[in-house]
Amino acid sequence: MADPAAVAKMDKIVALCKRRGFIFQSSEIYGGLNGAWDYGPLGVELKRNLKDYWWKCMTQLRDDIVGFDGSILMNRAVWKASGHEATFSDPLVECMLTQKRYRADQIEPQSGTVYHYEGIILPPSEGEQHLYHEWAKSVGITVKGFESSSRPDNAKPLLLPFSVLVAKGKGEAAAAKVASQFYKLRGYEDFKLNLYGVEEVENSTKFNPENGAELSPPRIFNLMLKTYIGPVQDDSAITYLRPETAQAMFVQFKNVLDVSQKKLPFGIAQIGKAFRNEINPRNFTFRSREFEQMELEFFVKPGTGPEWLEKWKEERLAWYEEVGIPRAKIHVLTVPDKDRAFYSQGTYDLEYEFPFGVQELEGIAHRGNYDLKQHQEHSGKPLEYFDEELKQKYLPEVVEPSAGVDRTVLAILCEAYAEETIKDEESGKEETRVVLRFAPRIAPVKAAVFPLLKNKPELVAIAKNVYKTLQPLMKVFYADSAAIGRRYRRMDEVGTPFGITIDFETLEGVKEASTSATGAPITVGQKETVTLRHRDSMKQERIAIADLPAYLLAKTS
RNA sequence: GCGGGCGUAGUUCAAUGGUAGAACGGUAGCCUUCCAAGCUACACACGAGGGUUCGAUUCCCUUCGCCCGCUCCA
Repeated sequence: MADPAAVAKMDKIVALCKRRGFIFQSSEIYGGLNGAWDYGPLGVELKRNLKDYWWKCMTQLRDDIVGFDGSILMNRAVWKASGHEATFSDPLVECMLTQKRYRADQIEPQSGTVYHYEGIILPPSEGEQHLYHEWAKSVGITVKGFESSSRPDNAKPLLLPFSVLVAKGKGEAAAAKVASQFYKLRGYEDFKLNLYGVEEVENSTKFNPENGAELSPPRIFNLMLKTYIGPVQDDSAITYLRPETAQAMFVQFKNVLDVSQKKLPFGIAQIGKAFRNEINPRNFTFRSREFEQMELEFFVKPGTGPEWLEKWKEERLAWYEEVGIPRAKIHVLTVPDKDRAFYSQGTYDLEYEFPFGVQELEGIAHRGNYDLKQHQEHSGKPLEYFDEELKQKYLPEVVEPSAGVDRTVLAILCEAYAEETIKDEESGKEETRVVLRFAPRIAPVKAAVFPLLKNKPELVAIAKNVYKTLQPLMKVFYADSAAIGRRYRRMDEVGTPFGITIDFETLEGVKEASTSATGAPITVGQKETVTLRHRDSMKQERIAIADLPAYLLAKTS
């Protein structure tokens, strides 16, 4: 995120989220917890609307998908079978010279000559040289004369081993150059290198292909959060907080199939928390250690995975459009073979243009029959599907659209956030309007109801009535404090699509004929109408109170 | 995990080795006939812990968190 404007925008979104109650830092009064976030009153409505809409699209509007809610804790054997325990970890190595990190399994093997240095010898000060000769003798090396006698106080000879690989026949000079850099980077300027060994190696992955410098031993970062079940915290009690919701659906595939009266292709949908011990949570809620997933496991006949992968890609792209993320802002990445998970036979990543970069919202993977096969083998229980038409048993293939809830919420916030410069026509003064242009169906609050003036009881009474009428139908908000303009702007800032104002024309009848928001005519003198104010355009029109429920329901569902 | 930067109110910004201020925002009241008006009052901050000091928000250390880069990303 090198772009300062993008950083500024992100900062504003984070500040708005806190100020208006969308998202708070977890454990804030105790200094926070890296990678964990809480959703406040508005955030939870937004997130719930998003999840509800996904759930509805998956399980209600389709005949071929059923819902599911698996436990977060599962038998450890699940994670052994799925491969997570063995492979959900990254062995990382670090270049000793540049301190850059690499995946250990991605280091190209090197052949050549390795020069082993044991350390460096600092020039002693006058009168201390004999001490250094003694030290050198004790470690079995020879110290020759020093050109310079300047050295920092407190400096000691350094026994810091470092090895360098150079191409065969290239000679020590090249190695010494790299080693010198290594020691210089640690603050030692005037020294002699102590070479204590030379060896030839073949296909070694212990050296950085870029500069020949030694790499640190691989360190394993297990991305699953380990926990213990029961009172005794020994190895037999270990399990993990699930790193993805998918496995419960594979493990229960047979049970769900048996009770659902479904034939292939059919899917199991689940929304739930998952946990990953991310090395480096970053970018607000984007990379968190605790997060929520919306996952679909769609089981299909063998050989039909590729076509379903395409279908689901299109299906999901259309869905994002419906929650306010335009197709143009989503990048479809066809994950290349080398980057794909080992079980995957094809993966699309749907990525959104966040202010901090283009990042993944959802992965759609053709997982083959890997998962069912693993669980069938490890559990010893048959998980095959009996195909009535073909009269044969087989393990279905699965296509998995797996979306991040929190990431999608964040994308929606980023996409909705807008600042407008408004010019006041009377005074000519310019001001900034902040507005969240949420798609109405996911907006946390659908409409706000206002009496134009608080100190006119007749307006307040009707406003409260309208509020109570709408309340059972949708999330509405009532406010009577402050000037009407200020109330509108507050609603803009949290993305409420409609403002409803009860004014004097509600009581006395309208002064000018107009067309209602519903398209019906509004005649002069007509009572029981209100001002309907639109968030995005700030335009106002009249609508009969009686028409409000149907109108708003149609516009916000 | 490494390197760099930064932590004073919700936000933006002051000041200070000795009582922490403002603006905007917030709450309440008054007023107000449609886009952050006005008046009055109120609430809210030195991220945490330790050290130095008679006294630390200020100096030092540690830690936590945030931002940027690297790295990583089922």
